[in-house]
Amino acid sequence: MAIDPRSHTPVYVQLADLLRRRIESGELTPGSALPSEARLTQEHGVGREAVRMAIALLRSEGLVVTVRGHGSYVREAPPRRRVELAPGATVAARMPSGTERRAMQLDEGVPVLEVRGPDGGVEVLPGDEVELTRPA
Amino acid sequence: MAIDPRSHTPVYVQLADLLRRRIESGELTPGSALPSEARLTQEHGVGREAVRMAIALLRSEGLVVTVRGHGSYVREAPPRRRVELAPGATVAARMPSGTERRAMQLDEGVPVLEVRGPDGGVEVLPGDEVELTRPA
DNA sequence: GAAGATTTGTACGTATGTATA
DNA sequence: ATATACATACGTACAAATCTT
Repeated sequence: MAIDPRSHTPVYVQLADLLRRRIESGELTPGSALPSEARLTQEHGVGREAVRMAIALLRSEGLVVTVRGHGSYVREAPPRRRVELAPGATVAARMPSGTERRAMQLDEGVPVLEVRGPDGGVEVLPGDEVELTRPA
Repeated sequence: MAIDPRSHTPVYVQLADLLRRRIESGELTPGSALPSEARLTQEHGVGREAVRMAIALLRSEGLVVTVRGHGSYVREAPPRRRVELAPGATVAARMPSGTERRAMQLDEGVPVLEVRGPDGGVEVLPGDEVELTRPA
């Protein structure tokens, strides 16, 4: 399926859909490199901005990470460690601020879990490394 | 504080920092409009792309929503309803796919909570409307 | 270390499309 | 219909990071 510039769906969304399918089908496995911007530009006959917006879209979904000067890669999700939610605690999900993201070394498109303990203390956990549990 | 094009921090990050401060200081309250792209371009002496990247950054943090043809606004976070996490359940946070985002009418920069019940059933909840609790 | 090639990042300009008021 | 505002998409140029030679 080629990209149709006259479609009502934007070129960059079409390209992102193409790449997402290649990721989810397993053709592009976690850790493997996406084609460079130049290749995607040539092979699909679109401008660089469309290519970059497509990759940015996948990054914001947490599917891809990009390393400057190197390339974009299918994101390897770390294993999740189980964390028990204390009795009386509450948890909310939100996106980290830029400083939080850098401090916690979170990839783009990765939320945080904000846990409020019954004592009022707040703990911010990386959303891709943690799975909260309530024991049976 | 004006924007310095020769700084090592990108122009669009500087502009995003300026706007974020105006939001977090309360000068720009939830629901109020940000200046238009044209105004920000003129008033800060930067290109339109820098303005758009700054706003996109704030959107990805869930601080701002943009309505096409209308403008960008400080995001009004909905009140969170408390949802009890069932015994034996686990919960993870992640970003929604594009289709999920549209189906659940989530703003950009809003994650989802994926709850796995002890029976294996999976439930996906809007991350900005829900607060999971474990009763004391 | 130095040099060069590759790749992504930033930034600007321009043009056109589309949604809203 | 007009005006405003954001969205898409092309182009160009240079900066900065990474890797290889």
